[in-house]
Amino acid sequence: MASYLEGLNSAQRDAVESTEGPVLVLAGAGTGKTRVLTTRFAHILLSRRAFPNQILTVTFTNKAAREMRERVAKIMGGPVEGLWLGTFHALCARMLRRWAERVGLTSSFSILDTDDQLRLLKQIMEAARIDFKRWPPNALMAQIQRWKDKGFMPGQIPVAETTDFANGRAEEFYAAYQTRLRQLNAVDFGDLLLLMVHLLKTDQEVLAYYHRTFRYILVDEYQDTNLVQYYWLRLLAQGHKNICCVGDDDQSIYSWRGAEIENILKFEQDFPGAKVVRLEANYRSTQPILAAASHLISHNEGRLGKTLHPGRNDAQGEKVEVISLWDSEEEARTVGGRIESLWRSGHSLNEIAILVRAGFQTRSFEERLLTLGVPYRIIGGLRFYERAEIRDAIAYLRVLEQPSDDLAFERIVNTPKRGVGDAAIRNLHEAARAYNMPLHDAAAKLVAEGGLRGKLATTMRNLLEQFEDWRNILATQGPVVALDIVLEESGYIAMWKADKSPEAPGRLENLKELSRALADFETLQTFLEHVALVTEVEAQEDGAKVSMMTLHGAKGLEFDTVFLPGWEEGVFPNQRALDEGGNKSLEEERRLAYVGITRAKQRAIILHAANRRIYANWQSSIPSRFIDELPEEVIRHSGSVQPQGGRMAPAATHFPVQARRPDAWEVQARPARTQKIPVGARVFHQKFGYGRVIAADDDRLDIDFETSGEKRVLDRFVERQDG
DNA sequence: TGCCGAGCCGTTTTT
DNA sequence: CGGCTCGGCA
Repeated sequence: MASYLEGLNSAQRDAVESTEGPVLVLAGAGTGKTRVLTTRFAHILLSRRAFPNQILTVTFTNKAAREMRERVAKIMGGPVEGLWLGTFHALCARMLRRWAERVGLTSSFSILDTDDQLRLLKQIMEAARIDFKRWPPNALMAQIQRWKDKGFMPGQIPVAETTDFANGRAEEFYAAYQTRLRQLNAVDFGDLLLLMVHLLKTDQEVLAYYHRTFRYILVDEYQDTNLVQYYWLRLLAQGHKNICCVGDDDQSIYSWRGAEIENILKFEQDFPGAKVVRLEANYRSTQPILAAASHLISHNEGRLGKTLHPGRNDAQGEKVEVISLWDSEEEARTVGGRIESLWRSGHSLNEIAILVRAGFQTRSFEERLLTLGVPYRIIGGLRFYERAEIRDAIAYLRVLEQPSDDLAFERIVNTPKRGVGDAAIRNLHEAARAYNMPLHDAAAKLVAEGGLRGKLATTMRNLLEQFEDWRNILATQGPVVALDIVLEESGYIAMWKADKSPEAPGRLENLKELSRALADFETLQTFLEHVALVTEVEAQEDGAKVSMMTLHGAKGLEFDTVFLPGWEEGVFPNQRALDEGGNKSLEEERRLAYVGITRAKQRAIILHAANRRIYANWQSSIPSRFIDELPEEVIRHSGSVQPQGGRMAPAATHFPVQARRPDAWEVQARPARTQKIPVGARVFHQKFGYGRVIAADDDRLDIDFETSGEKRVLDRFVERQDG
């Protein structure tokens, strides 16, 4: 047996060696998914089935792509050249540059970030005199993205997928947005996939080219694919059908951004004759942790069904703890105390994580760890290339590289402040439209022809001259020097130096970091491509720290000890998710819980508090139904309060029944209701649960309850949940 | 044009 | 409570 196959269990080996035809590898948490994927890749190469450039390997994140690349290099004994290994978006960008003119672009098209996208859409909606209050642009942006996720181009949207946004004008704006993108020689993220699918569908030459190119396709995290990604894969795999998708339906947690869990559930229908391999031996966690996770996730319907079992024989271990506490402050103190004692007894802080449902929950832990002097890091939040100062700096570079980049030009023309205000920019836009040229050129023309008045003319002339100078520097001395000079001479550095807000020094530091990052690239163009497709710079780690992040952010990671606070109805499962998506969302929340528990290698500690401060006021809450769904025999309970209400009660009663005992439960009494409950309000009723008011008649309300349908009730029995 | 204050709203996130 | 947007005013 080849050496790289040694140490694989029989299911893993099967997944590696089944190279021909469609294969679905259902890989439960911690079952060696990445190892299988990389070994399979190596196996195809080493058994001479294909050359490196004939294997297409797709991941979701750049991080995953990087890891794969490193692990493949390790098995192969050195870096492998000519790989088609990357994210869906990076691979599509690479393909699209080759065929750009077939979709109305040139190969140097730019990829817009979300800021640019929104700005563009706003301009279109503004021109149509849409009231942004009533019809928020970002809602339409989201809608357009959903359409793109599903593979719809303007004019192809089925009736069932239309929206009444702006009285049915959404599709018209979508079309205008696309037209404008093409004018700018730009695409957004969704276009990378959408346009490639369009090309593969309509252009036989392109399709045949890639059928010849790729003999094997490997896909990671298949449960996270959306429809357009699925179409792309299906088109590419159509010829040889050697497609291997690895994923876990129980870890599908991104439906809200277009992922279709159906893709993985339907794999066997989509790819007839598919072989399914299940990886169920978990090498990560102790037996109680696996038992807890398995039992919890078994409450979901419509699973492909896997059962994790310990793959190690030393998998005995501590029970999963459930700690019931009085309030969120006690929760923070408890977690802080536990971490402190783990730390004292020699545990590495790198092996400890606090995983929360939503970002705001990290704050109380931050404060606590700060006072205890325990180092921590927050993972997630604003990314490097999303910071305003980084985007500004990059916009300067974009204008140098491509003067026709209107969005970049607009971004920095008045940053730092030069006195080019809204009115001036509007005029520029008009001139650009009239002359049919980019803003930059229109500005030059206006300056040359004396079309600008007094101060503005001088400002604009100076700026355009500076652009020319900087372009010369870029050409002669390279991007790093150019960036430094641009930031200095434009006054951008001075702007932040003059800023006395506490963030300003950090921003200047970030700009230096950007300069360092830029130095790693040969040309400005490759750097800009990188920036568009990669959101994060590799953070250099200094010292051991507790990790804090959302459950979403924790997928794929593992820690010895995992704290899971805030397991309360409304927080987790999240109320908004429940309101919007009903049972489907509940199942996704449950998968999130499953992801959370399975991050733990040795210890999982679940916490809930009876009272929690959310924004300004205190709210009482009952334990999450997910706590009820853990198997009693692997759980150890403790805490300062008895778990209230929901524990062991049937699911239908999972509502804050204790909410009407304010003296016992509310640290701060809420003001008595003084006004009537209006139509449209979200309400809670002791017996019928949550619902929305559809009509009001004096003290009677008609309410559409989520679980029990329409009912007429007296208003004093309901409690308003919003407003 | 630019600053400041009132008002509003409040998951999850990659590319 | 806190961050962000928008509108009014200097």
